Amino acid sequence: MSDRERGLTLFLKRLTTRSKLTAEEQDAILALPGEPTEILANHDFVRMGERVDHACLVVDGLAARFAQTASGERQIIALHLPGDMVDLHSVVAPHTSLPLQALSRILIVRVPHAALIAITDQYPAVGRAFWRDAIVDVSLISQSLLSLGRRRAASRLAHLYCELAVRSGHLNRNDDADIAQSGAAIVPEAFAFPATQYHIADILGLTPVHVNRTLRLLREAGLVEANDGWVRILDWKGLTQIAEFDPSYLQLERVELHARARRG
Amino acid sequence: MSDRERGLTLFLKRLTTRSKLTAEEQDAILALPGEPTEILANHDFVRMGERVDHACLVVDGLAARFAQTASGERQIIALHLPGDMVDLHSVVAPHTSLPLQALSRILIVRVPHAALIAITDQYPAVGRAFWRDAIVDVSLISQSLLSLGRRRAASRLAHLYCELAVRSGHLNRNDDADIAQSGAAIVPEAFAFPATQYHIADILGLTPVHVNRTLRLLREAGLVEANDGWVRILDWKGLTQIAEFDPSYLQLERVELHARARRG
DNA sequence: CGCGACTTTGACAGATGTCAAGGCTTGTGG
DNA sequence: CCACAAGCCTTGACATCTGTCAAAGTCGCG
Repeated sequence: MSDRERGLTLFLKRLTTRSKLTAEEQDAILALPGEPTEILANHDFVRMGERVDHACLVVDGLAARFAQTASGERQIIALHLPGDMVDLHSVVAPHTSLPLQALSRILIVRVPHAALIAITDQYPAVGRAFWRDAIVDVSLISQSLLSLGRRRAASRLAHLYCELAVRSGHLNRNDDADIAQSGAAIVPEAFAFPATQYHIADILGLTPVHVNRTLRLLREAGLVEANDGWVRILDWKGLTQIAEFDPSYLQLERVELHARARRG
Repeated sequence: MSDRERGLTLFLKRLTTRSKLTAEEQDAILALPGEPTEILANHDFVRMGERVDHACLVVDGLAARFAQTASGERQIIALHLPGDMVDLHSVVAPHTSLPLQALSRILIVRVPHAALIAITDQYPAVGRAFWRDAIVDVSLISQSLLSLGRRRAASRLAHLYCELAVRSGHLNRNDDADIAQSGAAIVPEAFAFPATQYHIADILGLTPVHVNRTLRLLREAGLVEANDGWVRILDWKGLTQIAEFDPSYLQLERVELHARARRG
């Protein structure tokens, strides 16, 4: 399977989690054109003010959108995992107002705007699926705002790990049937998160030093371990309690349904 | 002029700031149906999880979208001034994930989803204008995230006032020609902001006590005065410096152009 | 007049930032 | 194979910012 196909498959999986699409619509998405590109860690791949004619789909690695104050302090606005179409909105607002950077070495596929416009023109349901997806992104950002405004460091960090666990766990499972059969945990014990403590500081609005202290706190409480680009969750319940984590904002209703079904 | 017409006129003004619309498209927007409703201060008008069949257009007063932690702490995610269509996205995601509340007594117009779908079906340019507008909302939220993550209290508060000054100043002027002729300041000396210090605390991720202290700081520095629901800007330059305010994220290009023209 | 909502202030506590230093890994070049 | 540098992680001591608690002041309104 080519990198392009792999990326589009992940993207399609993400879309169909929240929107119903016919086989024809799904095929059209998988047939989208796009050029794979590799980006080194800590390199911008869309710059401030740049005019783009394509949207970027993350296939491998970790990407981020960020903002900066005039004095150069950085705040990461959104994290993008494999399967995320990072700047779908550039179709309608081609002048980027927030730059995009690779946090680890990443692989992206650049999908031309023209193709995205064409597919939404032909299949309105695909357009609505795109829109719905964009709304989820806003929902994630809103939760970050809640975290930065109203949670302490430990709670912020725990919440970040909870969100990532669900987001990547959701992505890694093969399909719904698999889960229903195996009863495998939706939340994985461990997931890849190739960010440095500097990156985490930029996500949480903290300093790297304090991220380090907070990380130690969670580790010593036996909740979570993080090293070498991986996060291992040792006590999911404890972690969600500190985080006050409620996954409903991720709008993964179908997954929720399955979870309920297994319980019942 | 009816309340409905007044609201739609403000909404149209907002849209045409960023998108070109033909006379026919503009007329279609002004002809949108909608039922005016008055909401008392501190009352929710869209509740968590509620399924809605209309979008809310703010005509008068101040509204906010907010999020809450499990322990009940509140964070305001977005402020909505007159002319804002608050939950356009509900068209595609009718289950509200973030409640809406009136901060002051407000007047809204409820526009049925059906009418919004119809107008975007008939006029694709209107649909793109809606989309572009939604992107600006995300841009505002992103700046809030930057503020909460990377600015101190004084800077946050100053930034809030700067943003509101531009947003309401932009709205209050009659039209571009007026400004070009009169050379009136785009930033008004004073603007209405009927929020209590408790509300401001919920916006900035601070406590009401600290908002009060910070407000005094700005007042004693001769930058800004706030009381009785009004904000008076005494030193715009000083305020923007403390805030590190750069209005480009508001994406008011046309206003920018005029400003440049007057300078040149 | 008294109540309620909001604002203002002070004293103190707790959380986070700042500064500085050292340790650990990894890759590079001699 | 070793020396070294660069990037990242870890830690301690201290400074600063913001939160907490408590009380009093102001204002409009019934």
